[in-house]
Amino acid sequence: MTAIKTARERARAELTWEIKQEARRQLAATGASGLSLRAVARELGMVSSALYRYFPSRDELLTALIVDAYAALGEHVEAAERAVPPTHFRSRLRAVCRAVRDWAVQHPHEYALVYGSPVPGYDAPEHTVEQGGRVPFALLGLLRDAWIADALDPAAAPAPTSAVFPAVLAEQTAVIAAAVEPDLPGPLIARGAMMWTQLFGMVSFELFGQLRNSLDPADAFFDYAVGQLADFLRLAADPVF
Amino acid sequence: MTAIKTARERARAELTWEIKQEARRQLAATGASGLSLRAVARELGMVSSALYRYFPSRDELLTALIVDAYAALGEHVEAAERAVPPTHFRSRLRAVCRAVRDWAVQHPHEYALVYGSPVPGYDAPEHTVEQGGRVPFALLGLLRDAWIADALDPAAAPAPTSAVFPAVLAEQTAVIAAAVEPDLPGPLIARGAMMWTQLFGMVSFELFGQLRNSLDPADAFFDYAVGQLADFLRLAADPVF
DNA sequence: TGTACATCAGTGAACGCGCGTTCACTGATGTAC
DNA sequence: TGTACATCAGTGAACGCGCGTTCACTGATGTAC
Repeated sequence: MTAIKTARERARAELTWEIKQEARRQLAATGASGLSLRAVARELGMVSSALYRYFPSRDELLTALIVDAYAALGEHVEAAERAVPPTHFRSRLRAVCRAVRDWAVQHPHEYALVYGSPVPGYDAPEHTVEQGGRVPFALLGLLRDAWIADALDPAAAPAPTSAVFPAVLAEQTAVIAAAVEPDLPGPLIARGAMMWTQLFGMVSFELFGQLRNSLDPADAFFDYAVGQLADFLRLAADPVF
Repeated sequence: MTAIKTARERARAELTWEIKQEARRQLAATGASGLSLRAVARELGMVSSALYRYFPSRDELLTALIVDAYAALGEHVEAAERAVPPTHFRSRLRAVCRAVRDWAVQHPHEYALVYGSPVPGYDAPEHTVEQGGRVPFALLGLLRDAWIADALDPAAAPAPTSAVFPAVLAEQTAVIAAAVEPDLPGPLIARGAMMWTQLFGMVSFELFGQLRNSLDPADAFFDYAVGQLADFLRLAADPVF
């Protein structure tokens, strides 16, 4: 109950961490569905049944890895955003997008674990969602701030020829808006969602090999695309100084 | 050598197809890395070693499934595009995008096989790429036709505040252009690639569960996004008649 | 058209392997008095 | 501060299972003369 942990508690925390660390290491070689408790235990010099003192089953270990991955990505993205003046909206967008990509490139197997095809027979419990929402939440926050600062020019106006905003989408975006800033216009949120899918679409294509033989070192494409996304949002230029 | 096949040849073709069909069925339950030759054989009432008369290894079977999936998706998309007047560029774009999504929704496990996280320890041989290029090729063809027909308004002009077109990207897009229409401007191709990543980003998020609790029945969002993509490309409206 | 030989499909046993999970156990660490 | 008991970590054997691939084989189908 005190902050000073007993030896047992410290050992437990450390080993829990080491098990996850070793499991992460093995994800690279085997993928999520090939992750083996026995192999993890072996590498740690333990007997396989000992792991059951730390995780009640293989699925629980997977869940922990998923939550950790979402949290690490969220952390990385939020830190990158914090390093930029909050009113420099284009820089913020760039920071967020690059942070997602950088983290993904540095942790490709954890990225695949959460954004790749779902592991068959494994259903991520609801509480993984909380951490999973951090990146879309960052994008939404950026949108909200830009909207409040009137840095969307002309604010959220739909592009010339686009169709009317469908009712179903209006409802869905209203629910999302309620969680951030109720007045945020639906079309703006829909565009935010497009940014979100665009961002992860690019990263996934890069990591999963779809860009091979075409845009493969994808740095230039990625940065250019992020600029285009800012234009697509009609985001005002950053203040100069 | 003649068109009339011997009984052996017919039996062989049929069984090859049945093996793949059963393997596809099992992908749903197990995912690519869990696909088991023994299980396939069992379900077909054969002994597992018999499969080796048809596929020299598990990886070869996987490769066949991947090539088939790419081909089926390509076929589906091209057919949908053919059903639309070629000069109705917005309709064509909509047809292509919807065809991708429809096929993916109807064949989620084959979609995951080719667009999900790569199967660890499996390297797709080069010849899978040929079929994999059909969708991006369709998008490029659409872009080329629209560009030649001067239906991009103003043709390929970069949006107001966007940065200069980076040299690396110019080289990469030039290589792509060379395969379709050498004069096609780089920025246009880059936007085409964004469309491409956006399209598959949305479909993957929908299928892999990232839209749960937000945009989940994604029909409205998807259609709206496709309209926005057409705007993003500054694609002229379809002729009315 | 008939026969001899070559090709091929499918069998069944075996090799060698790895897996998740349970369970009764030993010995160390922590806690209450 | 010391002792008695409870909690916990880790062991090692076992259960029951599935896997990909090889190999010598039998019997059917195809081909050349």
